[in-house]
Amino acid sequence: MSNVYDVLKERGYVEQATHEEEIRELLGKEKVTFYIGFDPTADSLHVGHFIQVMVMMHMQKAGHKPIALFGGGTGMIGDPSGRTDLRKMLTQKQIEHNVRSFQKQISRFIDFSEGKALMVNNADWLATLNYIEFLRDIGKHFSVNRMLTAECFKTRLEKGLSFLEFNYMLMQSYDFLELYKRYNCKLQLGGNDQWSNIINGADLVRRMENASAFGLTFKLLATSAGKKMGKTESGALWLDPEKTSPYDFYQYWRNIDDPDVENCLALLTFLPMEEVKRLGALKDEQINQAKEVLAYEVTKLVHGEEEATKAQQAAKTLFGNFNEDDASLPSSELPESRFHEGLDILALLQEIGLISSKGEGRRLIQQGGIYLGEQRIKDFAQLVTLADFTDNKLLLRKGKKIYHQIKLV
RNA sequence: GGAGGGAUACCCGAGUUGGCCAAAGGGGGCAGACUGUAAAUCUGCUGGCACUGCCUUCGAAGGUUCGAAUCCUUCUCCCUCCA
Repeated sequence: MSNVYDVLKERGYVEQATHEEEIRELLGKEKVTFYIGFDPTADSLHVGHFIQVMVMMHMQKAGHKPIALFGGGTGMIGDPSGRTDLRKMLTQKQIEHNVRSFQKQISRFIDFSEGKALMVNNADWLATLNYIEFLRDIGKHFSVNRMLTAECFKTRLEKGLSFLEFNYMLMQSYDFLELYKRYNCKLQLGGNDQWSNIINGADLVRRMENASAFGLTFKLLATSAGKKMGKTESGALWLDPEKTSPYDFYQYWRNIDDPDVENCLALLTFLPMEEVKRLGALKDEQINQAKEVLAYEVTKLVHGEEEATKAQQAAKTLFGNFNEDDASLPSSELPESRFHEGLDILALLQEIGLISSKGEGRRLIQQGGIYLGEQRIKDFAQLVTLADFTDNKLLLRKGKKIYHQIKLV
């Protein structure tokens, strides 16, 4: 009996709405076609996108029809929102490749069968636009004066903004219009950084079609301290297991700051809110339980139950008793012969990718950050020999949390 | 098109009377201590290597010089103002 709007609100997704009451009413009374746009800036979705996908899933569950719009066209321009510099220009080829990756990933979360949801690419209509026509039909509705006051251009007005990027807003607004015309799409959702783009799109539909169109934005994933979340040392937290392993993905959530646990549970899992609140209220050491649940649930959603279980097992054995070695740890297989004479520890660490240079390795060892099994290494000239192996296996550790297993073959 | 300003390591940002600069400071990151596989805090590290030395690096390419991030030339990109 619940209205999705209330659900989204309760779980803390909603940030701004163009017409709060009307949207709520609309979602309560009819099946609404809505869209969320994804610009193909990389070859995998990341957690930031995942929030949007979660919203899509909630909406689809509630009977509404999602359109996943891929920015094959807008990706050629680059959204300046909230950025301090020009995006790296991508080639058409890269963009197409990225779009395909996105499509593949998103079909795991949204049911696209039997027209329950759509995937579209705005290159379909943007790529063939006629400039003069576009300016006359669409451009005339945009006031530069007003655009200049938009929040999304603010930082860029200080640092510089090219006409190319300035156009982005028109493109995205036009997308909304096009989707309205093609699919009767009445609602655009997006991250809060998209607010300016979204209100202008809704506005354009209203003006040109004399129809009602709405926009709704969601909180960006951020820590309670306001910092962007979902970043790791290697960049974003990717949904592609090749780019961020399920184990690392799991560990990211397992190690989230205490104050962020409840928020993440609400946003990134489908656990009932009572449960979310109960877990979020746990204190001190207890809250580790909540983190485990969070990590498991999110990993399950993204990588499936099997991977989630493996990641959890791996984490538990490592941080519990370790010794277990059947877990899905990063591992390498090396021929036994290489250890007959003893293998230089630095070379070994570098080969398996635990360090990127020997200098880094020396530093780590000097500071006590490298372990062979449970033994801390003190000398960076140490040789690893067969004597260090147990059952043809050896567990290397960097710092507290990063493991790598060597198997002899 | 004209005039001026700028491009420094992952990011921001000092350094530009030529040597003492592998390059201040901050952020981020990594490691250590403390903990709860958290946060906060404190400490150390943060170009590469055959590491008391050598090599590569200060937008790109040349040049001047015993010696250049620093001076000159050309080029690329960015910003500001004028039109």
